[in-house]
Amino acid sequence: MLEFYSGKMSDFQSMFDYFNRFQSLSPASQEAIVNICSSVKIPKNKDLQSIGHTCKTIYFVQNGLARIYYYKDGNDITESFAFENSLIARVESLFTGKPSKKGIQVLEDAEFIGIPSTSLFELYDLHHDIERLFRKIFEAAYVDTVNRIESLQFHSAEERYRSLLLESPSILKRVPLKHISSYLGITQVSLSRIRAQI
Amino acid sequence: MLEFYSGKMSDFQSMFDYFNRFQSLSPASQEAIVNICSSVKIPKNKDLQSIGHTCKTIYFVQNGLARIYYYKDGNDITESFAFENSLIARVESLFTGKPSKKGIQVLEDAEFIGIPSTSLFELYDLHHDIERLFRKIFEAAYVDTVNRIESLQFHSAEERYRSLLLESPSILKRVPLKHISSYLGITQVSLSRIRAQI
DNA sequence: CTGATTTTTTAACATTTGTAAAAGGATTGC
DNA sequence: GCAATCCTTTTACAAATGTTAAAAAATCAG
Repeated sequence: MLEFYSGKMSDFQSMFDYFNRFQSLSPASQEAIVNICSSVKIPKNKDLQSIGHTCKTIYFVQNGLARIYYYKDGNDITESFAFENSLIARVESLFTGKPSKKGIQVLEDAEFIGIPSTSLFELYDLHHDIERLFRKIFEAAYVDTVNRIESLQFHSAEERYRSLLLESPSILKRVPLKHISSYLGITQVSLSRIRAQI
Repeated sequence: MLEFYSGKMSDFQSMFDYFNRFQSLSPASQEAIVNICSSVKIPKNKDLQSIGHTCKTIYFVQNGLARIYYYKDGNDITESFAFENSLIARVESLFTGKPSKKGIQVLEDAEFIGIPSTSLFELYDLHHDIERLFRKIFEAAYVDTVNRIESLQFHSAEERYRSLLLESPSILKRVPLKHISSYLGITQVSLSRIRAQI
């Protein structure tokens, strides 16, 4: 049993390192999380979660890269990216229980740890530190989102592009520009013009 | 003591009604919250919280109306509005502990219930249901913010204006258009043009 | 390697939004 | 009530971004 879990724990070490930055967990809580998690490998360009289904799993990106996307008037819009060592979930579905009109697509061959939300929320009753951990994680995500509103509300497209490059210098090498442009709230053509100016 | 708290409870009834929509609270937890809260009355146009200070209080709006604002290149930008029976706080400061570059201004004579965040966070250790309540409140606020990003990312200014009127039909009577325009991410002039077309 | 496909850029033109200034309305304080 | 101030609209012009189409560049599959 020890070996079994120590094996799993080493698979999941990067996730627990990430968790520990928010909230330390008791060994029992860590074990409880390990017991509900599973690994998922998805190749490039495949969907990890498809549009129309209700979000029932939170994923930790072990390596690779994914995006949340949806269609607006037939156009493919990227809502957000998730690089390795971060969480990804369609929260507007996760927290409302309604089907999501968004999907998660893998942009580089990727490995995820899937955390089933129903099981996780049950653990909240048994392990206070797990509820606290995810409270803090989503508070931080909330703050990021508020800051992004500010960016979309009153920064020019060029300012937003420059900021993105500062935040994620590797993004140009890893993500097609068409996804970057919709993430910034502009067209591909417009982004191409901005890049030509710089 | 009973009378004292029942008096306070009736003052705070609207807030607990609001809380109960997210999570029911034990009597002990309700009393604990009442004990840290205080009432604040602020007249129109005054600041409830000023720019530059760290957010240490979450407010419940009992009546009246307020907005979170900041300056970008000397222009006054409205980040959000809070009507009666809702919470308002500068979360990017509340959750990071950093000074906020945003302020809270009262747009109609208003009464607030102030919940000091340090005391509240201490209650999280004593009353699990209080932590759970605020977890759920901020999860819901997070979902609203994600939806607002979608609106800013790919709805036209006219679409955003029409949506706002649907969500808050009374807003035109209660909020100057200059604040509505910056909330929508456009100039006053642009909003005026959109209104002229309709 | 090569043809097919996808991605990115460029061009021309249309539309939206911003900027600055002025005028008209509404509100406020004395 | 009146002057002062603030809010909203209008106008004219400038700048940014969208739309469509086509060409160029990069990537992919066999």
